[in-house]
Amino acid sequence: MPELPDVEIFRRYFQATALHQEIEAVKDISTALLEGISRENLEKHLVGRSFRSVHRHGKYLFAKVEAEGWLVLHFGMSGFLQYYKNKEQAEEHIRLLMAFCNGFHLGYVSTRKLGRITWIADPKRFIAEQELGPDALAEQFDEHAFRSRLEHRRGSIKGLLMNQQALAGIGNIYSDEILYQAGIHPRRKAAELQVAEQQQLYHCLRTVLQTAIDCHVGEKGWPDDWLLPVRESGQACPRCSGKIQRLKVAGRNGYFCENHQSYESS
DNA sequence: ACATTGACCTGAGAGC
DNA sequence: TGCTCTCAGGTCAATG
Repeated sequence: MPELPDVEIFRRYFQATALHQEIEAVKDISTALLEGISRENLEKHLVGRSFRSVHRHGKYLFAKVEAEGWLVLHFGMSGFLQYYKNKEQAEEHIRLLMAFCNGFHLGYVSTRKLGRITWIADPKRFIAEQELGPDALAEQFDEHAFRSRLEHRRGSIKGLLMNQQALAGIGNIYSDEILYQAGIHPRRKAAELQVAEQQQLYHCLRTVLQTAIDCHVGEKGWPDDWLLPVRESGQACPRCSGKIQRLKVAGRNGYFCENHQSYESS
């Protein structure tokens, strides 16, 4: 689930539900996911306090706790948040549970335990230490900034889009969608794209991510002419007469249209 | 410096 | 039904 659009939705969900409420208790902390902090210390930081704001950078969520520091959540492959009242409603595999004084709970769910939970003093410093690139939807991340990231790269464009140090937020499925809409083959070399292709790619990157967020908010699915609804081998391309194919790129299975994303591109 | 591979976890679905 | 195999929207350490 969690690439930039998903995490942005989690951020809004957190903001709409869990701010400004005193935390009565913290439970079910999975130590396997904790990094740089003990269960006891995390509890101490949270209990009796409340969240003041929530921010996002790439796939990371930062929740500010009054006068204390920041809870950092990363969702791995299978993470999400659940705000609920009654115990019977609780999802399985909650790895961090915060019980508020109003009787509600916020659960951080992660079936596969590939996410992480940490505690930091300053998000800016954390982002620098992790060497994360600019958030893919940040205002400062303009076309020029994007194009400069493509220089001196030896790998594929799909690999670059998924590289969190080059730019933060895009993963396997949204990189497929962006390349699909830009008409660029996932194995093209990042450094060899034509200027017009770079511009087109930047445009698609921004609109795909923003549109995906808007679709989530409207509780609509992805648009019909996107790749994602038919992202499967042998499916008909929604935009041309081609067929969807699977291809291993940068260690992941990617999908593309053999016809309008040919390797010899425009 | 950069890119690729396998390992880390758990569960779902396909095929027999 | 139950077994085995493959795959899953991520990242890190080890390797090329």
